[in-house]
Order: sequence, then C-alpha cells, then structure tokens
Amino acid sequence: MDNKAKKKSNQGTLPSVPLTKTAIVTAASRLIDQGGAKEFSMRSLATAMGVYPAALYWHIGDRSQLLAAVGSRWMRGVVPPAMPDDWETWTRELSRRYRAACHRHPNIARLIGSEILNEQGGLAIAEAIIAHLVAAGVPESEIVDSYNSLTGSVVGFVSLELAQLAEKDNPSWAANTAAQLAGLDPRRYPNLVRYMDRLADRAFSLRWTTGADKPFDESYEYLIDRLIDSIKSRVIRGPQQ
Amino acid sequence: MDNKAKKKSNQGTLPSVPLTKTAIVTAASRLIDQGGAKEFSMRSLATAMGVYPAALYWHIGDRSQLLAAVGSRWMRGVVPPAMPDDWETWTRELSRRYRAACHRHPNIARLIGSEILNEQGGLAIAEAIIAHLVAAGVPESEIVDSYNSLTGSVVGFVSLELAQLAEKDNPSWAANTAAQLAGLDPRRYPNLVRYMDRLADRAFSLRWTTGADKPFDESYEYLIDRLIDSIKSRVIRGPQQ
DNA sequence: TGGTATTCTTGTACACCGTACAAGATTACG
DNA sequence: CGTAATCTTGTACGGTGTACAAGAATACCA
Repeated sequence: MDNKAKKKSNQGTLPSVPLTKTAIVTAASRLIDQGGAKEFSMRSLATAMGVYPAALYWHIGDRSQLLAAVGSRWMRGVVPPAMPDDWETWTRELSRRYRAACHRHPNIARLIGSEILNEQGGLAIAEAIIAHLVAAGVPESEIVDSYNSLTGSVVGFVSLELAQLAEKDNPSWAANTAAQLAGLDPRRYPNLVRYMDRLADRAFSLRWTTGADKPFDESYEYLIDRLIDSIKSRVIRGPQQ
Repeated sequence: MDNKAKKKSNQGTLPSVPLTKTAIVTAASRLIDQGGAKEFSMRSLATAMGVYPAALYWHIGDRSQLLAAVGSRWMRGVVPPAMPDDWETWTRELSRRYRAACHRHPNIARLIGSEILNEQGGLAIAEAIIAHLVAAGVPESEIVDSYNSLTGSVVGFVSLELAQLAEKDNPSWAANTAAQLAGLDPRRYPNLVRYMDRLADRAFSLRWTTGADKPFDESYEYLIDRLIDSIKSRVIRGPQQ
C-alpha cells in the first residue's frame, strides 16, 4: 500500500538497481554486514532494493541459497598465499588471511560453521593446505588429522571469537558481567581473581565484548604457533610411538 | 479451536505437566534434541506441553532466555575431572568430557558459540583450567593465551565438527558431493585426488556427513595432543625467545 | 471460614517472517 | 511485428515471536 506508490512511480522504467543475481548478493552482503544475519530478511532486502520479495526468489531461490551465495562470495575473498614459501610461513600466512577476512565481515563470517559450509572455494584451499603438509614431510597416516586439526581449530577459534555474546542488545548486561567478574569470591575462584586483570574481557567465558570489537590477536598467534610448533617437531623427531 | 477441547477437558484440574521452569526447560531440551533448534518454536513447545504459548513466557521470558536456560542446564552436564592428576591428563580428560557432552546432545551443543555463550557453569571450569595451567608452570604472561587457545580450539573444533551441513534435508546432495569429490581433476587437485580415500567424508570441507554421524575421533585426539605437546615442551624449554 | 491478593493460564491480537503462485509487464528474437 | 522468453508484480497462506487484557486457580490472612 504505502510503498506501492514508490513502485508505481517506477512503472515503465528500469528498477532502481538492475536486479541481477550478483546485485542481489551484493545488497544482501551489505545488509548483513550492517545489521547481522538476524535482522536480515528477504523482505527487508526486497524493500531495500525497491522490489517485491518474490522477484528475489526468481533470481536466487530461497533464503538459504541466498545465504550460501553470500558466503561463497565472501569465501572467494580468502586467497591462499601464492608464494612458494616453506610450510610454516605459508600456513601462518593463510591463517592470518582467513582470520582477517572474518574480521572484515564479522556478520557474514558468523554464518560459516553454522549455516553455510563446504563452499566451492574450499576445495582449492584444501588442496593447497594438504599439498603443503605433504611437502613439509607429514606422514601419510597423519595428513587427515593434521589437516582437520589445523582447519578445525583455526576456523573454530575465529567463529568463537566473533560469536555474538548473549544479550548484546541489553546495555546493562556488559556492566553486570564486568561487575560480577570483578567481585568474584577469592575462595571459590582464587586463580580467576588473581589473574583477573589479565583475563577480564580478554578470555572466552570471561568477556562481555565480541571479538569484532576486542580481537584476540595474541591468543590467535599463540594457537597457530603451538600447532605449527608441535606438527613441525613431530615431523623432525618422527611420531616417536 | 481444535485443541480448545483438550484444554477444556483439563479445566479445573492440574495441567498435564505442572509447568514449572525446570519442566519447561526439560521439555524444550527434548524437543531440540529431537528436531534441532531450527524446527523448535515456542508454539510447538506449548502444544507439546498442552498449554498456550503465553504461559511459557510467564515462566521463562522470551525465546532467547529459554535457549539460554537450555544451554545452561546442558553445560552443567560438563563436569571437570576432580582427581588431582597432572595437568596433561587432566586437560585431556576435560577435553574428552566436553566433546562427549556435545555428542550426547548435538542439537543443543550447536547453540554454543552461536546463540548462547558465557554461561554460569563456565566460571568454575575456567577457574579449574587456569589453576591447572598455573600448576603446570605456564608463565603468567602466557596464561591468557594458552587458556584461549585450548578452550577456543577445543570448543571451536567440536562446533565445526557438529555443524549442520548445507542442505542436509536434500538427500541427493550427499550423493552429488561424493560424486564431485570422486571425480576431481587430478591436474588441479593432485593431492586431494591422491589421498581422497583417506579424506572423503572424513575431513572438513570434504565431507557430506555431520560429525554427529561420522565423528572425528582421531583428529580430535591429534589436536589435543598437539596443543598439550607444544605447551608442555614450552614449559620445559622455556619461551626460548 | 471467607475474602482478598498473588500466582498462573487463557484467549486473542499484532506485526513480522519465508515463500508459493497466477497474472501481468517487459524484453529479446526471429 | 508477433511470438516466446524473461522478469516483476500483487496477493495470499501458514508460520513465527510475543504483548496484553481477562479470567481461573491458589495461597494467605482476618
């Protein structure tokens, strides 16, 4: 009714945006970027593009297919390093690039691991990771496990880092959490109390800010270091059991 | 209308289930266990309990609070080992228990890291983890990073392992994915092709079955081993830079 | 014991959502 | 120029979360 007027004024002319599949994905990405995947809806996207919702369905199918397309486009932004470096620096660089892409678009990255997964671009990256593992000397029997460990912990860590904290909309929740952590009983939580200045809002389960606002840079580097360190030394020393 | 008859037959008697907060959480947990958090709705829960939806709101508040309560109850099922073992075996055992709890209720565990987080029970576990890290000799400056690395990669790995694959309802999707992986071009994906018998349906981005049905047992153990190995050797040798 | 206050439930309503579908408008093409 | 393919419009259906007034059941106190 109210927006029919706007539509009618466009009657006979091209829609405000040509409405191709890529245009829809672009608009959807921007909407998700701004408001998160929760606020995002087919209808809000349609009105944002000045179009009826059913028009979108003709181009991209249903909502899940649209989200898959958004995730796929985002995933293409993660390009594995091309330089023929050694395994260690290559892996480190890929991990950094993946996390950087996630932090560039946290609301889109949040879809990974929950709604979308297994995207097309994943194949090329998987090939590259395994190629480097093999080249590094990881034995055949450990390729699957080392690949899963690396990808699983890296992707999982970043997902968790960027996860939406409960009741983020409630502004008093942050203050309450902070106050609760500041007033912990030293009898029950001696170590938490002791290291609270280091831990508060800087550790999982002990924070009230999302990783998008307070990134876990050092912890991420530490994790990558540990994994690379252990896999490397295992290659040198051998499985030793 | 149709179910009003059922209600009216209960008129003057106690409702079929006493409808307390814990009863609601129990029923909700069972519903999510069976059908996943996506199918779950306030209304389906209400009809399952033979009650009007608004009755639930009076007891537990809105949907997100209910999910938080479900997650909180589930989290209480993760009990850290009480035995005074050394850091290594204690950490290994806690990791196993956490993952076992997730596999016991995959649909509930899927909420962790996305919707709910930061639950009450997390404090006691965090205290225990840090206590053991300190006791193991991890230097003060690395406590936060090692804690975040351990918890982040463990929780993240399991989340990813149990993540809902795209289009799980579409039965032909699994066959398509399998066929696509079986027919990869050896020029573009030499290593994937070479190790495909090990990788297919057993590695992230290369599978068509959820971890709930095909668990990543060995890879998880491998990941824990690598983290413990590297942190341990770092404690022994010192930070060495 | 009777009445008032609290506790809980009902019934209804609102605004939103995803999406199916027929009917039109527009465009491309022979 | 007319037919066919391409796209868009309207509209409708069933579902969702949740607010809210009205009512029923219960507890408690005179």
